[in-house]
Amino acid sequence: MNYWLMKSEPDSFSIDALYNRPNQTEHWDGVRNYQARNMMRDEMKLGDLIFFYHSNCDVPGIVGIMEIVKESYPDFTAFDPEDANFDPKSDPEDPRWIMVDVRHVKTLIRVISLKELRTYSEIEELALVRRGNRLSIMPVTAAQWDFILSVE
DNA sequence: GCCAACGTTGGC
DNA sequence: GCCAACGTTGGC
Repeated sequence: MNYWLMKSEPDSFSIDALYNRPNQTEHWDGVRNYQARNMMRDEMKLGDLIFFYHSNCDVPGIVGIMEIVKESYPDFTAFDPEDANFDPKSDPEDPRWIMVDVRHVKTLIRVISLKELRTYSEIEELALVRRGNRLSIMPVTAAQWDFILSVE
């Protein structure tokens, strides 16, 4: 099983919004970065666990856990001219972008902020805390996963 | 609101 | 294939 971290701006989609969806499940649309797409498409498997990270907000940080409940399939929002993430170059016959479905597993009892995460040498290799990193989806090792949960 | 870092685009 | 220009991300 693999572990991941995925970012979302809470103003557009938050951990609470996920919790309130039917079956606490939602498709993770709008990924428009090839590196992130490739990880989602090639490596994310049913049952993988993911940290939900709130970005671009008052207290950026890890706020919860979710799991993959459906593997890679076409991101239909790319075909919709009305959608903010519309991509005219994504052909429905040969979709450029894909998504997965995630289900809420847990909301952490507190936010583990980016500021706090930066203080732990145990996770200094985590892409999130590395300089200039902007990837919206990144792998987390089992050791990093366990450590982060141990400080909740 | 600023701006550093980074990814993408497109001319050549 | 190079790289300057541009757009986006996201912390602060």
